[in-house]
Amino acid sequence: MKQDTETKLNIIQAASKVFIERGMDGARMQDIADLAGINKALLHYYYNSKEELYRLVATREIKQAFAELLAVIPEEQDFRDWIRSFIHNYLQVITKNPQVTRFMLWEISQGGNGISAIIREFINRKDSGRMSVFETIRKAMSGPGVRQVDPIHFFMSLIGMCVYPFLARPILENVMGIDMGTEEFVREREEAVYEMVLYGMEVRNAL
Amino acid sequence: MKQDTETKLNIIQAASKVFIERGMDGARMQDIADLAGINKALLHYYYNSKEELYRLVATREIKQAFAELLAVIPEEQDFRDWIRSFIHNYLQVITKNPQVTRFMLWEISQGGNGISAIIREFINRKDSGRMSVFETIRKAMSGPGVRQVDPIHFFMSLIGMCVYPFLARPILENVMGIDMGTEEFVREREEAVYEMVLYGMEVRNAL
DNA sequence: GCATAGTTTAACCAAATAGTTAAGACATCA
DNA sequence: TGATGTCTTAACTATTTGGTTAAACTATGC
Repeated sequence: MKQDTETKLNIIQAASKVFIERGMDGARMQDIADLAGINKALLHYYYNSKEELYRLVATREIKQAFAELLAVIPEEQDFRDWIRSFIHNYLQVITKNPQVTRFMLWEISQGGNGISAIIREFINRKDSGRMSVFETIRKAMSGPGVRQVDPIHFFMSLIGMCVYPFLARPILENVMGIDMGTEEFVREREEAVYEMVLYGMEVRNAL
Repeated sequence: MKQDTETKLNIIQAASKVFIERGMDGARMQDIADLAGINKALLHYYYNSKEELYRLVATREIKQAFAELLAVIPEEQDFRDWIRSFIHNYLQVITKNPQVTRFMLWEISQGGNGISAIIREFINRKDSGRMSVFETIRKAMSGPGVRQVDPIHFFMSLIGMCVYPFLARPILENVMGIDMGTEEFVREREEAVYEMVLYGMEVRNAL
């Protein structure tokens, strides 16, 4: 007997890729089997239904994504340090697996597969984690020389600036001719977001 | 003979709604017929295949979306006015039809249906439009008291801040318990983005 | 060797869904 | 009035795809 766990992991990985790329409706069990290098019979030997496999994979991916995103929220007390770290870490996570975000935003809007519930469950279970986001923001904001703004809007803006370019990557690349595949772009982006968040567009008066 | 054009328009509108909500793979021809208040036979009487109808609808929606977004790019010469108008207009367009963006980002990543080509074609045809975006940004930036930043990154940041909350709306609403349906939220958001873009987070030194 | 679990093969079934057909109803206009 | 184009009904076909089955092959450990 070979390692069934190996095959199972194999299947999960193949299913992850296919589901994330094409979504629940667009995914084909045959494609998953092919990508895993096995046949449909064995696929169903391990996982009874598409629905089951999807739930498993979606849960796994969402948990991992949120866990990663919460894990990289920095602890720095100084606001500038905190911002810098956050942007850097966040861009790292996104560029490592750029498709997961798009997948999540799409599938959650489809509703039917309880993705919302999966996320809520995870968030609630790790409630400390969510709390700490806004708590950390508020704490970091409390330093000197920082404007007090609504943490929620601040959070939205920050995430939006980091995430959006990679969501819209096909448009920006294919249509507007921007090459986003390079490390240089990510560095540039990090700098641009950092400066925007800190200084905005107005020239600041010299002391 | 009744107005066949009326029925055709009816079909297009129903198809738009269903395709935008569920995507190409998730959409059902029966659902489109039902929503249009007709039967499948008549649906195929006017449009031969799902593929054809999808292409038609997708093209239409994408063109309209881009046209609207280009149309609301303001002409103001003063940077602060320009920014304020842009954010306001952009949020208006998004809130009027929040699903189109998500649909486009998803479908373009699927690639298979030439959506990329549709967008590129539109952008190239209206090339003046695209040019004017960055030209307008550059021009508005040239006013006094404004930092010179890469227009592309600036653009990404601006769009990201406006669009992201509505893309992630299900997560923010269902999971984090934020109510985004109110006009108040949109106003708040407008103000938050404006201030972030202009001032960033640092307290500015008094003159 | 032989029991057992993992795996393949290939054919198959069942359900969902895209697409078709034919007959006729109904209105409009020449 | 009757030709024409719009529309309905309802049954039908074709295709795709999820899911099943049974038989046999393979490797491993006892």
